[in-house]
Amino acid sequence: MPNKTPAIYWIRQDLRINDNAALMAAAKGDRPVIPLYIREDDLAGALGGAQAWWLERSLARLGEAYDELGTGLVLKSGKPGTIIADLIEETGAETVYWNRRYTPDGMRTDKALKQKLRDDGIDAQSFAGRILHEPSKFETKSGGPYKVYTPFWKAFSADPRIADPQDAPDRLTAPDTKPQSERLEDWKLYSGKPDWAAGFDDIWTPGEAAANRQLDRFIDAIAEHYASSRDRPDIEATSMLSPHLALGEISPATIWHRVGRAKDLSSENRKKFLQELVWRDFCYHLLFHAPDLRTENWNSRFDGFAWQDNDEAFDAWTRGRTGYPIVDAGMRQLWQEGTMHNRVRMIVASFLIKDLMIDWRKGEAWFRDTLVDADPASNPANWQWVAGSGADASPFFRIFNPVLQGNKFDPQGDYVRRYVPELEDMPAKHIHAPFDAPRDVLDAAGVTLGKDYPKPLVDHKKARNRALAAFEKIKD
DNA sequence: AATATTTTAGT
DNA sequence: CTAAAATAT
Repeated sequence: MPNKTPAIYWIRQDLRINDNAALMAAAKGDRPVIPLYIREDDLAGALGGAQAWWLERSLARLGEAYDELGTGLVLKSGKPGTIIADLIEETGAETVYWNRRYTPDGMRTDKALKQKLRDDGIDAQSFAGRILHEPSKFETKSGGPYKVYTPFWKAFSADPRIADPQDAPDRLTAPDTKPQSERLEDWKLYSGKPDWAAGFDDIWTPGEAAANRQLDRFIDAIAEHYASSRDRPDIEATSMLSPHLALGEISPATIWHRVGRAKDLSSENRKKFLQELVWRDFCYHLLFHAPDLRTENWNSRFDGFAWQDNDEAFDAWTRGRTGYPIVDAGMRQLWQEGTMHNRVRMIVASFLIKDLMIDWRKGEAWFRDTLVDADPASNPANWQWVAGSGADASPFFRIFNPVLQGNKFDPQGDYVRRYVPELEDMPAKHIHAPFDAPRDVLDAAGVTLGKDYPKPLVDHKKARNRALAAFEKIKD
């Protein structure tokens, strides 16, 4: 029997073997497969620093997985069109498959490439799997995209058929001659200084195996308290799956089904978590219908908002030196660990946007660069949500009070103490507002404001009134 | 996915 | 008088 021509499986943000439609289609009938990852020139800058750290490690794990499956992984740098055309020439491949992505740049690249390959007689196909349902699937009765989450969830739940995850292949057939691969070590994806990301290793293990272990851990020990504890940054109460999802180390369908069928999980906890998972789909739905979501206000009323340029304040925010402990703890967690608890993300975002009146785009860019789970849909959609310019947004006048939020969600101050060690000895009663603590309490804790820990950058009450006044000017 | 302030109810 | 509820932002 003559050897079949190989299929190229182009890997993007789907760094997994399991539940991978493009890979399975490529390998069908023992066809030889060339798993190809391209470091794309055109998308330079799209990858943040923290995610580059993750990608470097995840690609190493993926390379091992493909070695075990028998094909290895081919790494190339450049334009996808050129790389793939060269590879077709070199290997005689007649098939190129990939899993879809939904960023405007990515979709443009993929659409043009698919057309060109098909014109050349190549079987080029794309597959679903990054999100639960295609972003174009849902529309309101009046024919447009959903603008509010609850109706989106209802439409989503009305037809909850999500295909069961496909198992990983046991083995793959390698092409007769393996194409040359660049060396991952030579890419030096993570170029941060030695001090940054040192703490990432303490809490993160990139790769598909770790993603699945984390899902097990969530289902076994965390999910049963999800609804009541998910807002508590001082407790291990969230799934921590977002960076794995961001690079596709686990599919949302896998999470959907494993949580959906988990034993001994109350319907409240199950539903609450699955709703959060579907928020991710909602963000992709929004991005699909508003491709400029990252740069333009979803609600154009905000185009006239009087954002303040204040580099000094922005710098203090990024470094966790605002003088508001819950804000500073969050920003320092972000820097040290490449993540931040969801509740605290809302608090720090509210502080930047409303207390400092700095444009949400600056915050979005900072998160994109420092979060290991930075996602092209969720990140801008949620920043706009906090700003009030986004879909189903928090009204602008919903201004978080960082002291009340701290007292409510970090009642013992443990979260603050973990990331703001200079407040280690502050009692819970005063840890979220050291600027209001009696002198003797500060002395006993060894804290001199303005020396050991910053004085507040702004007075929250005044800042709140200033933001409300600015909002009045763009109202109607 | 909020908070500050005012109003009303409860003792 | 305090606490809960309603209301404005």
